[in-house]
Amino acid sequence: MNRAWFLWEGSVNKVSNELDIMGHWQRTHNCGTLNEDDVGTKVILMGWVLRRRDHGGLIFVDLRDRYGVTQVVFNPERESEAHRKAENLRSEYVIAVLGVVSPRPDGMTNPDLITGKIEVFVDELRVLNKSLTPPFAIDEREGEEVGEDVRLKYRYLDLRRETLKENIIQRSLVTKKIRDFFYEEGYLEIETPFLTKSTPEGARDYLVPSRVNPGHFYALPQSPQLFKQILMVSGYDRYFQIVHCFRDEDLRADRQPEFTQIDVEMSFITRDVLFDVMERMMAEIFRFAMDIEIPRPFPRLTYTEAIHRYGLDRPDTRFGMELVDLTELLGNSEARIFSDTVAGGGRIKGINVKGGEGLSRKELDDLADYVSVYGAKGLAWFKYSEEGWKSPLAKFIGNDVKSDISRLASFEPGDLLLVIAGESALVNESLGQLRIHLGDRLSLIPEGRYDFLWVIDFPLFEYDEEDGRYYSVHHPFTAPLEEDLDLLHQEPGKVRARAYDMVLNGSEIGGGSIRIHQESVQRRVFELLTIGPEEAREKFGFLLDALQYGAPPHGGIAFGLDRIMMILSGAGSIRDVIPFPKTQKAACLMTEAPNPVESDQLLELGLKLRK
RNA sequence: GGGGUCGUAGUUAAGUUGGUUAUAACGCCGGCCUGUCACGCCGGAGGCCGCGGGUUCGAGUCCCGUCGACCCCGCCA
Repeated sequence: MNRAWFLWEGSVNKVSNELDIMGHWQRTHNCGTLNEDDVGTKVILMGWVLRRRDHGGLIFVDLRDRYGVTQVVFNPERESEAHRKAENLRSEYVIAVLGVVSPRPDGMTNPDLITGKIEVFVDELRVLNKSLTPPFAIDEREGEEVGEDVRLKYRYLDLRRETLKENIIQRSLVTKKIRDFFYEEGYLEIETPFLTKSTPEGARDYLVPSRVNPGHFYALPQSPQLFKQILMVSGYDRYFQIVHCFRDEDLRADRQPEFTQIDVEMSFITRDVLFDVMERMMAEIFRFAMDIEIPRPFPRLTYTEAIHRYGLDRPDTRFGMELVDLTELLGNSEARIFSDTVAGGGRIKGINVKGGEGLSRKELDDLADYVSVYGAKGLAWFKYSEEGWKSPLAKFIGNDVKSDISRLASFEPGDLLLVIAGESALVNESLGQLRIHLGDRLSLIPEGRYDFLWVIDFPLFEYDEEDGRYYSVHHPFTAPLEEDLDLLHQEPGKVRARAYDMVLNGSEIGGGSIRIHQESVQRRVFELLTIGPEEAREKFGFLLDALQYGAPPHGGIAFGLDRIMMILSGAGSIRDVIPFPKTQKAACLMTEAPNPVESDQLLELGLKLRK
C-alpha cells in the first residue's frame, strides 16, 4: 500500500525533497564507449559523480561507471531545471542523465579520455542517491597515495578507483580464460568440500567446530590435494578447479590466509604431458592479458642446479650475476674466516657485481646487514680497481689465486666481488637473496620480460636435525623418481621426487608432482616419515583405501592465481589483486573480522574459552 | 615469537634544541564565475598530535608500556 501511494505520488519522480526515483529509465549506453559516431544520439547514462566543475553558468560533471568516464554538461540556457539540480551535486552522488551526445567544440577535446571527443548535453537529471564526502578521492589523479589502512576500511570506495578496478576486472577475465582453456581441453570442473578433515604436515589449519559433534572439528582445506587424488581413483581423469584455500600462517606481501589456487590433476600422464598442458595454459593467459607470445617449451632446471647457480629454488633468470663457488680457491687462504669455514665443512661462494667497484663503505655495510637477516655472519668484499684488488682481506689472497678467481668469476677492473662463507644452505640462501636484492637495486632486471622455467627433481625428503627425522619436501603422496626407488631403503635423503615447480620471474607460481599410486611405495614413505600404520589409517585412511581399489597413475599441479595476477597487473602486493584482503594480522578492516562471539554461540558448539 | 619503518585536520604531509594560539596542500562549507576537464578567484570551518602512563615549570617533540598499518626473519608451497 505504501508502494501504491508512492507510485501515484511519483508521477513527478520524487522520493524525497532531494532524491528522484529512477522510474522507467534504462541505461542506453555506459560511460566508457561513446564517441563521434554517436553524435546526435539521445542517451541515458547512469553512474557516479567523479568530479563537478561549476562555472556558475555551465556545470561540467565527469560521470563515472565501471566502464569509464563521460563528461556531461548542464547549460542553464538549455535546461534550467537540470542545471539548478546540478548545482547541488557532490562527489560520488549517483545520478541518471538524459541528454544528447554532442561533439566538443574545437580545442576542447580531452585526449586523456576515451570519450574525450564528445560530451552529453543534459536535458533531464535524476539524482538517484546522495553520498557522504568520501574519506579519500576516488579520482586517483588527485593527491598522493592514501594509506592502506584507510583504503582497507573503505574497501568499497577503493574498489571504485581505477587501479584496483582494473586489477579486479582483469582477474575476472583471466579466470574465465583459464576456465575456457581447461573446458576446451576436456577437463571437468569439480568442486570439493570446504568443511573437511585436518591434514597432517604442511601448514596450520583453520578449524571449524562441529555443532552436532561437540569436540570435533572440520578443517578448511589448505588445498584440495586428497580430494583431487580421490577423483582420479574415481576415474575423472582430467580435473581442475579454481578454488579458495586456507592456511593459518603469518602473512607476507604475497601471502594471504585465504587465497586462490588453480588446481589440476590428471591420470595416465607423464610429467612431460602435464608440462605441455600447463605451458599452453600460461601462454594463453599471457597472449590474452599481456599480448605476449611466451616461448615454449619452458627451460627446465634441476633443483640442484638452481641452488648451485642461483642459491634459491625459484631462480630469477632475467639477469645474470650467478653464484660462483670459491670454496676450493679460498679454502686454503690465510684468511681465517675462509679456512675455518672450509675446515668446518662449509662452503664459500660469491657473486660478481659488474661495475660495482664504486659502492661506498656505507652501501657495503647495508648489504652486509641485508644478508645477516638470512644468517650470514659477514659479507666479504673485493673491489677490483685500476691499481688492483682492494679489500681488507686482499693481503691474504695470493696472486695465483687472484688470477684464478678473476678467470672463474670474470672478475675484472671496475667490478665488486661479494663473498659469503658458511654452512652450505645458508650461503646459498643469503647469497641468492642478495643477488635478487642487488638485481632490483641496481636495476639489472629488464622491464617487460617474463622468464618462465620449471624446477624439477626436488629432493623427496629433508632431514630435520632437531627432530631427528625426515619431512616431505612436497607432501607425503609425492612419488620418487623411478631410478631412485632403491635409494628409498639405502639413502632416503638422496631420493629425488617427481615434483616440480613453475617459476616466473623469480616467483614460484605453481607446484605439483606425480603421485604415488602403489601402496607398497606409499607404505615405505610413511615409514620414513615415522607415520605408523595406525596414524596413517587415522589421518588419511580413506586415501589409502582408495589407492587399493585400482588407482591409476596420476599427477597434478596447483598454481597460485593471486601471484599470477600480481605479476600480470604489476601489483606490489597481493592485496591489490584480491577484492577483500586481510591485513598482516589476518583482520578485515572493513568487516572487522575476526570478532568475539556471544557465549551462547560458544556453548552451542561445546566450546569454552581459556581465561 | 623476533627485527625494522610508520602513526599530527577528512586525506597526504611539515613541525627546529622540550617553550606563546600546532602549519601547508588537497578535500569540505559559503560566495563569485558560460568551455572546464586535478577549472579559477575570494572567504570560512575543521585537531583526543593513535591510546595509557612517566620525566619536566612546560611534551606533538624525551622515556616506558600498549594498540594499529606496512616490510622482513621464523613459519608457510
